[in-house]
Amino acid sequence: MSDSTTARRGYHHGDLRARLVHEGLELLAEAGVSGFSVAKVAARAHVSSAAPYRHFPDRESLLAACATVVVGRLADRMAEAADAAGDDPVERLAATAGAYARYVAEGRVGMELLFAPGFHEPRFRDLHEGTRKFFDTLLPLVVAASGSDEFAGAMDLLEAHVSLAHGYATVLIQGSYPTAGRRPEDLTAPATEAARNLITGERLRHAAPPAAL
Amino acid sequence: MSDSTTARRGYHHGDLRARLVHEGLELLAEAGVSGFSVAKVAARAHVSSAAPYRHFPDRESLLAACATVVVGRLADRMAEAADAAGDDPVERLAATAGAYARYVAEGRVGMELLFAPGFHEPRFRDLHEGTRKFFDTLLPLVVAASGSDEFAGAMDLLEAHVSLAHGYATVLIQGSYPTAGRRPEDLTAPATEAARNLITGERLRHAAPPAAL
DNA sequence: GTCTATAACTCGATAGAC
DNA sequence: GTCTATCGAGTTATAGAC
Repeated sequence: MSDSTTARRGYHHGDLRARLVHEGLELLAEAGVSGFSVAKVAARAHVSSAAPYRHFPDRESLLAACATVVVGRLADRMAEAADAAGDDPVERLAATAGAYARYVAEGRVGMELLFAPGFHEPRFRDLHEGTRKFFDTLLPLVVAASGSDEFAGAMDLLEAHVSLAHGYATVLIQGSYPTAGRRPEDLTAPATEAARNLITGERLRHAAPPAAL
Repeated sequence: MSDSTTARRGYHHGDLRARLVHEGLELLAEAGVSGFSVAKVAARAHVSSAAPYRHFPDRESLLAACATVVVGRLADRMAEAADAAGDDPVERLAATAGAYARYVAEGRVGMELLFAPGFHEPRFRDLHEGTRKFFDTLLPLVVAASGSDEFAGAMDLLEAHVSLAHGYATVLIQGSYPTAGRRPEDLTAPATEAARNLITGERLRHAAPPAAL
């Protein structure tokens, strides 16, 4: 209920739940999913290791709450990037790949968290709705950019597009040889260009044979 | 030294080291890197949890030995796929994406293991050589398929190509919504086609302006 | 609603018997 | 070269005081 930015009561927070999600996101950005633990999040928030269990029944619920924030921001970033890219459907979709790669490289979490096994349970309804929003943002852009009239063709492009964007992010994250040390923002342009090439190639293949060249 | 298939001495193996690597690969295929542990590998091989430490100084060394096998097979599979694809440089490179995606989807390990932090140490020289073989296989195919005359252009295509292939595999592995339940071999064709589209788009962009259309 | 304390477990790694 | 036994650390999660 306290909407003031500064908590009123010393070290205890007015909204520990939100604080835990915030710290959880930062921990994920530093250590990834495998380095995530309830105890570490609690320590970051300067509370005991038992405190989180008053707000989340188990580890998975805290992780799902973090994932819900991630997927929402991801959808927002992609929508913003598409809008900033102008009117060309190819450019609009390509820009989402750049935004996705950058965000995932920054936060170290992407789809592997959104679709982790066990996250489809009904108790994670917020996450489910966030995932839906994610695809609702992406699907119209894919359909507009696809060179195929058939829905299946658009789905193939969606899959390829997401795979490419996620691949760019994970290759960077995992500290591989060639890309080691690159900053997340330096991933935007290459991922966008690769997506542009992918979309262009797909359109070319599905283009009507007598299309103007 | 015993080259007979059936071990001579009851439950104890003639070559526990090889057995541990074998079981390690199977564990990785089932549980991924995060589910990998020395204790589990030992249990799978029906030896005590201390036994592996007679053959590997630590967990990372066992993991690196598994990674070495993975990267070698990966290079072989990609080379085979390229050869089976014929003479067209685009088709040859595209085929490697299909082979990569399928193999990683089957074994649940790819570059995230090959380039994991700490694996560049001199003690993992076998792995380092395997990684080199991996890129030695891929690089000529990329150069041949690239539409760019400059080396930097080929490197960009290499990065995009690997990202796409790895993305396809990881999206499947992580049990995401749309692709859940698909079999690894059903990943070959879509990944190959996506790579073909990516390469085609890249060539189109780098094609000399007065190129014949 | 947060604390201390702890149970029950898995992990990596080592010591010493055989 | 494999065993049993164990240490110390880290984890999820719960019980009960305040």
